[in-house]
Amino acid sequence: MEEGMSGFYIKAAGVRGNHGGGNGGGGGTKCGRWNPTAEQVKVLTDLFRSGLRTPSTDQIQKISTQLSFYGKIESKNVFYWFQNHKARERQKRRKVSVDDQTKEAIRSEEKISSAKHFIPHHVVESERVMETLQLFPLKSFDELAEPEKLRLHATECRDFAHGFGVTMDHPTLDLRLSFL
Amino acid sequence: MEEGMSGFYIKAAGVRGNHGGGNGGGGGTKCGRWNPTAEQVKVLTDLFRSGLRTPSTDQIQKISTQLSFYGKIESKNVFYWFQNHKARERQKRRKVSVDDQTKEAIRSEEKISSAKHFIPHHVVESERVMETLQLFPLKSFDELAEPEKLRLHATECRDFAHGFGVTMDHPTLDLRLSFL
DNA sequence: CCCATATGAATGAAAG
DNA sequence: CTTTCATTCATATGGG
Repeated sequence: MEEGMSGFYIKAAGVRGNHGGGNGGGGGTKCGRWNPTAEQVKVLTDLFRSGLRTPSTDQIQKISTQLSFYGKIESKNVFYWFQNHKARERQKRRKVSVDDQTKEAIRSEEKISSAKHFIPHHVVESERVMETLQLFPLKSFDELAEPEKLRLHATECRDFAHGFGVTMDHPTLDLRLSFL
Repeated sequence: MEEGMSGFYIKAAGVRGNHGGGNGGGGGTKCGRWNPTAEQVKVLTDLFRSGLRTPSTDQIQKISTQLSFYGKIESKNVFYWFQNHKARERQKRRKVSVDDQTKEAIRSEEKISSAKHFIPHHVVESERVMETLQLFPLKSFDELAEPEKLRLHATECRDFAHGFGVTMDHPTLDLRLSFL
């Protein structure tokens, strides 16, 4: 895929009650969130239609600058717009593809054949990790990078961590870094 | 926006969007992805603020164990949290500076007035709380009236003049990718 | 006034 | 580490 640097920033205001942003060229919309004008949406849509899907930081800046003429806008708005637009288009499309797959999947076991790769460095998440890894000594556990050690795909939803009656006194939120 | 406002909707996994992958409505525990509790986020944020950016496997384990008291959590969650937090902190800052320039650039040619570089460490995290905390590194964080939701609804609301009387000969929406 | 929907914003997870 | 994907939260807006 094209290399597109993106990134967003979030600039917390901290305090609200700050409005007055002129969305839409002088409106009085609240500053809670960006409210694109018709013109802005048109340009963005046009760009999207032209094939732009993941604008680089540089492009985002330019677009933002241009669109700022029509009203208040920030880089992150452009970034988010493309992210959402792309994601939602795909999302919609995905819903559609479920039609014939559903019928098929439910009745047959085909669903399980989702080409599950038997990755060597499977890794688990904590205690029993060692055991598994020892069977695949590609590297010693200590040498693996975090992601490799910790990566785990299908996480099971067991509430195992704290369900066993540990009579420990509640941390009282006071432990903090004491355990490090 | 509602940071200090009423209620806390907590994480309340809701009963929706529960991807039923593999199991037909079995179980009541939602387990799509980790949904950190306010306490967990608080601790993690505290650790991050204290300077921890890339915890070692060992530390991840410890942190995970401690946080498990507040709710289900796995090591990888902690790992990802730090990765994302660090990355976003960086991107955020990068964009912010760019955004500032953008406004200026609109009217000025290309005022590359350098700006904030080498920002110490006082990241623009989010809330005004940061300032206070900085004065007390590693101490007193529990005093904060932490809102249940730690969502930093950023979006600063400063409104800069948009109606700068430029001869409104609107771009006619004809710019398109010409500026890219 | 409440509900349904569209979409901006955020972030966990993961790929590169 | 950087960039992208998927899912979710929250809010603006229009209809009933």
